[in-house]
Amino acid sequence: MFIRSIMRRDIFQAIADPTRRAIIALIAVQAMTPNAIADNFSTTRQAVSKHLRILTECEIVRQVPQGREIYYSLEVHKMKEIDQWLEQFRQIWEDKYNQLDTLLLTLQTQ
Amino acid sequence: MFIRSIMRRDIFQAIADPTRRAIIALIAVQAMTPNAIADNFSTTRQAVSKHLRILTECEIVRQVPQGREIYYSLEVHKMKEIDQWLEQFRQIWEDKYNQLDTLLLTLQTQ
DNA sequence: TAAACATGAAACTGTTTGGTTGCAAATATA
DNA sequence: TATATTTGCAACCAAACAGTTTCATGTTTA
Repeated sequence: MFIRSIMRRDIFQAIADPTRRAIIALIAVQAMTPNAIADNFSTTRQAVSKHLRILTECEIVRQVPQGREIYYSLEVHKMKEIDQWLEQFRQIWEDKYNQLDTLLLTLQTQ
Repeated sequence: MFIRSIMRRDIFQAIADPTRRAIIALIAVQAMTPNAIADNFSTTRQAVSKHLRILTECEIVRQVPQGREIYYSLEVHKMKEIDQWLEQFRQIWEDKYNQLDTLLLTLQTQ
């Protein structure tokens, strides 16, 4: 049986896919339409559309309809959530004492 | 046909799973054995073992056999890869001019 | 040496994922 | 108004994933 039956749709899931990471990098520079985005990949426009839907659900991108086109832009502040998660490790990798070896510390304690 | 037939096993895939993120956070503090790690979760020891295998393949964790036990510790420097990927966005979210709106810039250009 | 313990691997199961094709709705243009 | 364009959605498919149970291997310890 599957315990995790709820759909996992967070920022970490969003950036797990390489195509989605590329899309994020693309629209970070400037807002783009789905067609324009799809031109940069070898997959179909519909596949890109599905990626955009996931990114929208995660609130990483924002839609702005402009006539029959829809401009997608990046909600940059969402990227900060990853940064915040990294914070706990940043302390460790910048701390020379801990960097010496978490493992040695563990073994010595025993 | 499936284009991505190769197994995707990078740092982004590794941190996509919430259990794996929890494992990473656990052993960041101090090295632990699979049993000790599994005690912190409601899943089976074997499931945790599979997660540890994935983390090992991504070279995020290091194994140090100690008798019949195996201590797993975090390769903190691997976390920096995420940090490096974030770098391109950090510029944007810290730049007030761009923060004003990538979208507006796009629309004005047209 | 025999029993207990720690661990990984193999086989299997159901869900999610990323992709495809086809279609419907809405907007722009001839 | 008829046609082309832009887009999202539904249905379907194969691969990957997260989990389980069972088992084999190696290491302590009684």
